[in-house]
Amino acid sequence: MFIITVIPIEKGPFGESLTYFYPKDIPIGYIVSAPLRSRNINAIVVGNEEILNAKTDIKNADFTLKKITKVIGESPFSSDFFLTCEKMGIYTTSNTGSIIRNMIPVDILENLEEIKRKEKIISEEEIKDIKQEKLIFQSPKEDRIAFYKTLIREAFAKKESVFICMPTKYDIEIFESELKKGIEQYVFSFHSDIKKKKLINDFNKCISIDHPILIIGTGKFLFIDRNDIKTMILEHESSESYKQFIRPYLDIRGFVESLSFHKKTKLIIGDEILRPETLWRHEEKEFGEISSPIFRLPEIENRILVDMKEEIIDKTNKKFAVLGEETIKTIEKALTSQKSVFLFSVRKGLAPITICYDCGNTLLCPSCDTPIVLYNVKNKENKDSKMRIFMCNKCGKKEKTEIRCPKCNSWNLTPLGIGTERVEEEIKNLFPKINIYLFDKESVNGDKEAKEKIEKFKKEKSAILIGTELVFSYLDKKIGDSVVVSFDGLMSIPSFNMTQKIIHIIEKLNNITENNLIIQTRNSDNPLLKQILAGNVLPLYRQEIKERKDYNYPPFKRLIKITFQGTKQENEKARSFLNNILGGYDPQIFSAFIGKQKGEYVTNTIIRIEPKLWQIPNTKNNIISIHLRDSLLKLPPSFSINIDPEDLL
DNA sequence: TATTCGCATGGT
DNA sequence: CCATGCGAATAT
Repeated sequence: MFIITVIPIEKGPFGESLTYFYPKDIPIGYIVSAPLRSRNINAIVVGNEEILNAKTDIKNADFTLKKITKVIGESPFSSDFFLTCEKMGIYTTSNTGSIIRNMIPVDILENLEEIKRKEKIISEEEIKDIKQEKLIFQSPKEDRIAFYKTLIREAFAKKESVFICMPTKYDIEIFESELKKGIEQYVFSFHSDIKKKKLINDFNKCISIDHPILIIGTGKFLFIDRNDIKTMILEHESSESYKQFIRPYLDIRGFVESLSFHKKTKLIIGDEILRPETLWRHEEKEFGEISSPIFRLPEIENRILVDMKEEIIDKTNKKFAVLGEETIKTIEKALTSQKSVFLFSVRKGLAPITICYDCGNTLLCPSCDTPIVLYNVKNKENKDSKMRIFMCNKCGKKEKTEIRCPKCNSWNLTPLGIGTERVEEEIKNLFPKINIYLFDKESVNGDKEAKEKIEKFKKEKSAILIGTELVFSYLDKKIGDSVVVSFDGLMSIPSFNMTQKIIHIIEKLNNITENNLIIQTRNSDNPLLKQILAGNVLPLYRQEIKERKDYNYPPFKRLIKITFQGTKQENEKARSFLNNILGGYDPQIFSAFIGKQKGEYVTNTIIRIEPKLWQIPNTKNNIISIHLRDSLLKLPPSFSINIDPEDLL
């Protein structure tokens, strides 16, 4: 008789492990099916112990042991992967099982019988305690691709495989088409769009092929077990898609770093512009480099600053000019020479912010203190006419336009900052004959439609594209001119990541622009603008680092965000509870406001701790403050805990 | 009639 | 990003 300890790998509020019995031994790492409540769950064996006097021992146990229903087979992943999941479970204050579940696609987990296991390659090298090589690689995409090509060729020559981790399937498509030339049969790409049948097929092929291979995949495929992988590349490192936005708020980047440590592979972290925290770690000598990081924007003909303060404001209609004179002239020129123009706007809607003309107050959503956005929506009663309403981007609350300034009671409100629809209005007036493509979440429905729309736009000799950041995920072709309609709008992104976000937007615009990049602003004194015009983003990075240091943001402090949602009374209770449990960590209750549903309040709590006390599992004995972790684990599941949140709200 | 596909939706 | 669910399409 054997006592088998297992970790469930299905979702649900299970603890770390469960105990069962089985007449025979089951090796650690095996997947089994075991009864839990009224059904059977899959679980991974983490402990097995033979008991000689089975009957008495089981009788003496506090609970009755149930029998493992079925042994499914060997786990599809390596012990390195398991160890990484274990450590990431601790890091994210969740547990091993939910990380495993999170890091393996359901189509694999539900078809464990169908998928093959890698035969253990005999030459299992003795584990040397050499220092793992970690390198950053900040340079333009073309350079990175060229370097990776060489790297892959060299790896193949050494009979080694390479794994490139990507944030989205879009990134995979781009790199795959470039990297597979000449080695098609050894390149495997995996992402969520691959259908079950093909997925299982490809997986089995990729695991059994003897020749070294290149795997390009999203985080969900890091479990693939080939012990000839000696290089892992974390590409497009700055992508927000790496951070999961559901519990346990796992960051794939941290997982890759940890996994590459446990697998003892080389790690290359690549992007056009890396995250400030990563560049900082490089400065602190934690990372080496492929080549010294490039902070110069790609060469284009001109970068032009258009000072909108100089532009005429129609005082009678209380309208600000959307496009400056120079901007209009430049667009005209581009259109006559058969080029296309892209107008970039930060947010959807007519105007991202509305200010009071008398007291300068910015209108905020009464529920959640976010700037309210003016929209042009279809009138329900009369389908052809349109009406204007205010809507909050965060909580979706709608409001009539006939409101007064809550501070000074003035009617003198002016929409400021320009949304895509407002730009469209203006362009229609100025260039009535030209084809306009509106491209944001509101006007494009889904991936397919987005692709079609961009294809159509690309075929045009000369057209105008108006869009948000969404454009960057689809447009790969260079166009004539680009315009940042409102740089000030960019500056109002409410996040400690703001400067970084601006760097990325500017960098992406430079990448797709051939001739002129126009930046419109009402605040031309901003010193960062001069640097951007000169094509240098290093000062922006320096500024970002300085601000983060001054205001205690990462990488100088590690942030932990705790969110509670419920009724007003529950929130009050939650707050005192938090103070009780986490009082010693100086918790900052950041906001408490009405959420989407009526009567739903949210309490966000931020704690900042020394990064040394909560380390990414990238060393043998990484430190996680036991006291803090225990405190956090005392919080019931109604509190969600986000380690390294992207923002504070 | 069972299994797969395509799209919309939402995230214990 | 990925899972889930539902109606439609397709194979059996």
